[in-house]
Amino acid sequence: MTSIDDVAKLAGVSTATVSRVINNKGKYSEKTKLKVLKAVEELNYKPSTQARHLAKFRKGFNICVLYSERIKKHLISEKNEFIQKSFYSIVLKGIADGAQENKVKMDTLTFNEFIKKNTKYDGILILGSDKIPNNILECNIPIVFIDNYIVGKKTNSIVSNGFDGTYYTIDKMIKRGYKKIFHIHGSLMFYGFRRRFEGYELAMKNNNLFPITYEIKEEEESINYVMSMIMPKKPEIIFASNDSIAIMILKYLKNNNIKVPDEVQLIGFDDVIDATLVNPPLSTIKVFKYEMGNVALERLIELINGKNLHPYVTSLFTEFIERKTTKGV
Amino acid sequence: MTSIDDVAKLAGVSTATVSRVINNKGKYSEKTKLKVLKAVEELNYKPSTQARHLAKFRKGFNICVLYSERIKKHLISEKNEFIQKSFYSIVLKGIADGAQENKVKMDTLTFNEFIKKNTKYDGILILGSDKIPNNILECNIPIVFIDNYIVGKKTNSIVSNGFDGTYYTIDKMIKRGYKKIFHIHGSLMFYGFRRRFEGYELAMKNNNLFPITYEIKEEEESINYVMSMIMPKKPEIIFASNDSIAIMILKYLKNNNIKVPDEVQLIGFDDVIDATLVNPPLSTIKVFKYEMGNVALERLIELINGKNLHPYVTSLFTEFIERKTTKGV
DNA sequence: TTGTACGCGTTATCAG
DNA sequence: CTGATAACGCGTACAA
Repeated sequence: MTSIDDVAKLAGVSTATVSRVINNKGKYSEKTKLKVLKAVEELNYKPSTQARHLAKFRKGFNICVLYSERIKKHLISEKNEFIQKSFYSIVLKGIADGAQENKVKMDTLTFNEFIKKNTKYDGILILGSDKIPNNILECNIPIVFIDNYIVGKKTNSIVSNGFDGTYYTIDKMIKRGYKKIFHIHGSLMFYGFRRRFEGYELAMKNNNLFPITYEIKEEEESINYVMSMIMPKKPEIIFASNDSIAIMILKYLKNNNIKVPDEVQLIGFDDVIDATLVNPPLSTIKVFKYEMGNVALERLIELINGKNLHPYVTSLFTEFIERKTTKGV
Repeated sequence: MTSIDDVAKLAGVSTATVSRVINNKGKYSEKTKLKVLKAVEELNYKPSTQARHLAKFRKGFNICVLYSERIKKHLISEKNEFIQKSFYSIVLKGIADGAQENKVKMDTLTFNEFIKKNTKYDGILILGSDKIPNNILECNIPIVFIDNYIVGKKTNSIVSNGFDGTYYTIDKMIKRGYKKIFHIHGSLMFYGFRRRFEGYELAMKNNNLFPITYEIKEEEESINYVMSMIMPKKPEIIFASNDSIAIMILKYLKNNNIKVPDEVQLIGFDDVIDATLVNPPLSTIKVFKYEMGNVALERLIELINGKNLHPYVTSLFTEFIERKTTKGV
């Protein structure tokens, strides 16, 4: 392992100068630059990102978290309530905690606020899958996307592994002996919904069952309409794309005097706080929102420190949380 | 940001003692333990993994890379050749380079060798998707899987993003005006093949084209058989699950005097060295094998240092490399 | 059982 | 333009 000292010695300069050349900061002559680069080459020197982080640490970092107007409204509307309950507020907590540990100063802004503000940041975190203005994407600093992954763009993204969680859960239900498992889903244009769909589909197929799926708009009207079509077919289990849809389904079932889980079982996805508050409490597949925020921040710091620059998607594993809308074992 | 010093001060002990309690190492009285834990709690202290790494660094780590007999044979057979050319040897290089930078001592063993040897390691890297003996999976140290992801097991895995690369490439071909794009694939039991399949399928569907797919065994006989069925249908482009299959297809086409890319175009996946050596050189989707090894090692070190323990899959983006089996723009 | 002091590799600061 | 040196936070020999 070769350190900056080795390079300095070989080049006949101080470590400070080596650092300056490597990071292209401060002043140095062309001559020393060449000496240093030659030594770097010769020793195959790669700076330690850990040590670099520690050294930079003193100054701290400045990042900002960006989201759409829609999400902002969502977050503000919670401020008055005692529990911060939305998906995004938990993600934000994960980011904020990580920021505190890493001496990161963090602003939270909407896309438009950011564009107007024009401050310099070391990196950006983008929250959610709403449309992002192009001039944000084109700014030349590290960006990490949370719960958003656009196929064909090579972005650093943190998402939940909906495929795996769904496959695992549906397979578990089939192993309990159920066969008539239906899937009600939102638009498959969204990566998240599509992965859950695919997990459901594969679990069914691998067990020689035929997948039965219905697309809905995420509104009560649409859901009620589809439910009225579905129920005569006597599903044993309904799996919904997310908790919000599942909860609207639950409402429909109650309004129609259909007993859950006795007559039909119900499974959601996300594990939002509401899932515990409805009656009966919703069985669901938990997304690790806090960890999502945390990991996103860590990834952003990596990028700021120049580590693992090749872009990749990080998919956090989910977990089936069994409450009272399924029958248990 | 609260450091070990703050905790030490509040608890009225030295930093050494705090460290001992936190890491459960060395001796300390129950009384001091309580004092320390209370201070930790109160200050919400979380040790910096970066600093921890730097401190542990002096001792270095011991890890080992495990693979099947099959892969070992593969690797050994290359030893005599001048170019280390296989997929796995490049991954290994990525691991080895990372290991050197991080003062990690690294053994490479087959599963059986490992089981016999019974040495203590700080962590394990498992290479490839061959079957892994259970007693390895059950050993209680951090494991990172490379190019292997078993649905339903919550493992830390590094894979290539076959879905994205395939979607992007097929979409590109369709935008060039081609419609008759066929996919020849290996067993969809393998996660990697399935993701490529899904990327192909979605790209076709989103462009209102009908996906046409054929499953083969990865042997010439099977491929020749399927090819003889396919060619009368006049495909414009054939996309294969990987380069090895693509190269066998290319051989078939040559043997049958079918001109590539004039009469039919061909795309592989992986970008192994052979892809550049065949005639004409193969257009393919590149997997970043070196980065895969590198990222895997970094992830393992994270786990050893107790950082980001929630398991996740890391999917590295791929890239379309256009050579001579496609017609270019 | 506990504390002191140093080292890990890097960068920022300040003096020259 | 360059060098010396003090941090950054943690773990651990060694001393007490």
